[in-house]
Amino acid sequence: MRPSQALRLWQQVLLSQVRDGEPDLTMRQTAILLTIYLDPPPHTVRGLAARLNVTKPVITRALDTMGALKLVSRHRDELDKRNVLIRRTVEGALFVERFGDGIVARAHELPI
Amino acid sequence: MRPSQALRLWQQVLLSQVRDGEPDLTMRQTAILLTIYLDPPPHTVRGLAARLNVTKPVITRALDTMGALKLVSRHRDELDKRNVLIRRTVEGALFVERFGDGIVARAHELPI
DNA sequence: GGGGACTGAAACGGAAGCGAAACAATTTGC
DNA sequence: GCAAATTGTTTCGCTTCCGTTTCAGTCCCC
Repeated sequence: MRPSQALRLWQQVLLSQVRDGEPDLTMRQTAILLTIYLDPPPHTVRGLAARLNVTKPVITRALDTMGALKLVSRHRDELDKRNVLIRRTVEGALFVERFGDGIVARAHELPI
Repeated sequence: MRPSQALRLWQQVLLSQVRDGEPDLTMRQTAILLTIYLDPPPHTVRGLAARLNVTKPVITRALDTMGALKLVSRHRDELDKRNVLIRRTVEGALFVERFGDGIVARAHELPI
């Protein structure tokens, strides 16, 4: 893949997301969402903050927003009640799946 | 490309952007930026709003933000003084170039 | 040359984000 | 048992964004 093709693909994917009125997540939020859905659980606030090199309130706020969108859910860890475990949701899985399919579709539409 | 690979690529690119402390643009802002740098000029507020299916103030505000970051610049159209022409900047071109190179690099790091 | 159309920006109230610091709740270690 | 450490959340003051509406400047055309 050449940089020009990569950029064009990125543009087309973003354009389709924006035009379809999908939630306007920030890069950080999208990075958190994909990490939750692609990396093996369990996921904690601390772990995500370390993985993204951001502060914990950034994660908390992103979870607030994405929780309201029902893209993720929070549950207190019963073994260590200080921890919060972040879990996937049906809606979030569908969103991520649609996103992945969208990338592949845009890739196929690209000029050679 | 399979959806799972596409998602993993997307995640890795976003993670590297976030970790490196690059500006945390929204999807909309990134879509606008890439459209300015990939689609042929001239670019106007109205044209971008139509291309992204958003309202004009959204474009105006995004240009405010990205102008402050020196990623784009605005110039009054001398032929039709109602128009504002959005132009690329050296800093913006470097940012987009770095972004494209980053995508390619992450793509090469992906497992098969 | 004057009324209507068009373009981009500004105003408004509300929502959400930021970093830094302070805060409960819980666990750990002595 | 109790101070210290750890986890996630909340608060603070500030900035940015949203959609809607309104506004100022410019062009067009009769």
